[in-house]
This record gives sequence, structure tokens and C-alpha cells, in this order.
Amino acid sequence: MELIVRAIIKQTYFMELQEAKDRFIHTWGTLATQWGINRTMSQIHALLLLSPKSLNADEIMEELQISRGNVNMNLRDLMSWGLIYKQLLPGERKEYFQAEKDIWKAARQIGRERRRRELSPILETMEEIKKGVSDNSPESAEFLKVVDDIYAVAGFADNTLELVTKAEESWLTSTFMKMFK
Amino acid sequence: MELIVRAIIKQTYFMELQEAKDRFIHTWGTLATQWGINRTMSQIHALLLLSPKSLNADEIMEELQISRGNVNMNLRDLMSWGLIYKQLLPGERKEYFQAEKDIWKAARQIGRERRRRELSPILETMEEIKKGVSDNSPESAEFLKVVDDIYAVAGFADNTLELVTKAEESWLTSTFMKMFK
DNA sequence: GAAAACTTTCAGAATATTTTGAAAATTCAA
DNA sequence: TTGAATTTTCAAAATATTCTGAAAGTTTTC
Repeated sequence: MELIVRAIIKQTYFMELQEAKDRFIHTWGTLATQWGINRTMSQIHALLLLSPKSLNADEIMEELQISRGNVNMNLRDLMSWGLIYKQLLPGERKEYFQAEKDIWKAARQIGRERRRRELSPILETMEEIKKGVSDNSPESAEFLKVVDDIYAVAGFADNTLELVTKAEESWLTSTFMKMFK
Repeated sequence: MELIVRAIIKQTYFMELQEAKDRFIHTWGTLATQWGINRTMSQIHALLLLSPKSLNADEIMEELQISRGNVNMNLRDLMSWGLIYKQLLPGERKEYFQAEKDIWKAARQIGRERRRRELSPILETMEEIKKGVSDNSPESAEFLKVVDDIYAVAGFADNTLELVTKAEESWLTSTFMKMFK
């Protein structure tokens, strides 16, 4: 095959891959909004997941066509979720960012954070509310039943998530999954 | 104790309970917004959870001070989640609504819906994206690794949720929980 | 310690979501 | 049927969230 032809084919595959990546980033953002997560945050995460090398703020701005402030804010958010890391490259002034590439680890991280951010507040609130009811009328009993039940369900979800997020990937995929197949 | 004193005490307890209920409804709405769910929808759900009798649109409007359209829209949304039921009372023209009072059942319902609304789209999208990459360069392989890993994690979450949501309450609380304590 | 290189902040703008309320559609009793 | 009662829809208004970009803050270099 002529060199020129090879080059064109390579170019074609490159475009195809690039398209798939762009599609991935775009879709990831859309999916995220559907379950209450900021679109830009998800897109930055997706971009970093797919990037072989770590990226700095300017590169992310350029790639996703968004402002510096937006990039900065969402990078901090992603770090608070433990999904990306800041990397200081020797000889570079700029800060570089890199996604946790172990998706299972990232998933456990999300589980951990959701427990902390979503389940803990429910548990605390239900405890608090129970304290505010001191009589023992049937009406109060009925109310407390609901509060207690929600507490129990949230506690169950919390325990289950803890169990799953504390386990190691190998154990999860082998033992646990087979167990219930 | 004089009757008047008893009456005052009873009244006090009533207020206390009412306050606790209001607090519950308000907090439930706030918690919901924190994890991406419409505040009004959650408040209607909370109100119905705590209400011994089923309520109609006017009663909900009055109680939560919101418009008819808003009530209607969110009631339909709650029904699509399987968290409330429409009830037609004999001799009544209006439609009455009632929450699923079995919180464990409601939780399983939420699990089921989240699988359908959040996990299925991820699985489908990852499948789709894989199809779009036909070459076998190292770059493509790296990309496909990420897509495959996400697919695997989402699949794991989907299986786990299925397992949990299909199980019966009694089994869940007894066998499953003790097993991992 | 001053200037350059970079990061963070935040008020206002842009966008997205939620809510309203009145009109349209539907249901039901007579 | 009619028409009163009720539910649903939807365009516009209100509210909430996200994004921008320039100014302020910080760090590093010389």
C-alpha cells in the first residue's frame, strides 16, 4: 500500500476515535444532568478519564470551550469527590490534573461520598426529629413509626453501601457477584 | 387535674407533633434538593406519608401553599415513581392520593426506578459507543478499556440493586444484614 | 521585593428549572 | 345532551443554578 493511503486510513481511524471520545464526553455530561450532577463537572471528569496525560486549566478550557472560573470551580469539586488528583510536574508552574483511572476505585469513592453527603444527613435528621416528640398518643406513635422506618431504610442503604465500598475490587467481582448469580 | 388543664396539655402535645411533622416535611424537601430531586415533589410525598387519610389536590394545595398545576404535575411524577397511589372514594368526585406506607416497599420501588432511569442508559450508551470504534490501535484500546470498565461498574451496580430490590423485606433485614455485620 | 505566572473569587449575565394560574380538556350526574 | 365539577396543559413569571470574565489573591522567580 502506498504511504499516502496508509496515512489517510490512519487519519480516518484517528477521526473515528476522536469522534467516539467526543461523543463519550458529551453523553457523560448529559447523563449526569439527568441524575442531578453538574454537566460541566461530568465533562471535565470524562475528558480527564480519557486523557492519557494530565491536563492543566488552559487545556481544559480550550478543549471544552468553557471559562477559567468554571474550570477552576469544577476541578475543586471533582477533587472533593476524590475523583481527580492535582499533579505538580517538575519544571512546570501550572497545576496539572489527572483522573483516577481505576474505575472501580472511583466508583467506591462515589459510594463513600454519597453515604456521607446523602445518607448521613437523613440519619441525623431522623434522630433529631424523634427527639422533638415527647408524648405517646396514637398520633405520635404513627408519626414516629414513619420516622423510624425511614431511619431503618437509610441505615440499611448506608450499611450496604459501606459494605460494597469497603470491599476490594477482586473480592467484589469474584466472590460477591458469583454468590448471587 | 382540671379538665381545662388536661385540654391545654393535649393542645400542647398536638402543637409539638404538628411542629415535628412540619419540620419533617420541610426537611425532606431540603434533603431532596441536595440530591437532585424536586423540592415540591418530596414535600408532597412527605405530606402523604404522614397523613393518616388520603388527600385530594385542594388539600395539598392548601397545606403546602402551592398552585394547582404544581400539585397536579408532581402527583403524576410521584405516581410514575410508584411512590403514591390514586384512590377513588365512593361518592366523591375528587381524586384522592395516598402514599405507599410500607417504606421498605417504597425504597425497593425507588431502587427499581433508578436502575431503569439511571443505570440502563449508561449501559446502553457504553454499548453504543463501543460499536463506533473499529480499529485496534493502542489509543483505541485504551479508550475501550475505560468504556468497558464503566460498563462493568454500571453492570455491577445494576445487579446489586436488582438483587436488593427484588428481595423481600424480611429476608433483607434478617439474613442479609446479619450476614455482613 | 517586584514582577510575572498562575489560581481563586465573586458579582452580574446567561441558562435551566420550577411554579403559577387561567384556559382547555375531561368526567360525570342529571 | 348539557353544564357543573374536576383535572390537565402550557405560556409566561419566578426562582435557582451555572457560567463568565475581570479583579483580587497567591506563589514563584529573578
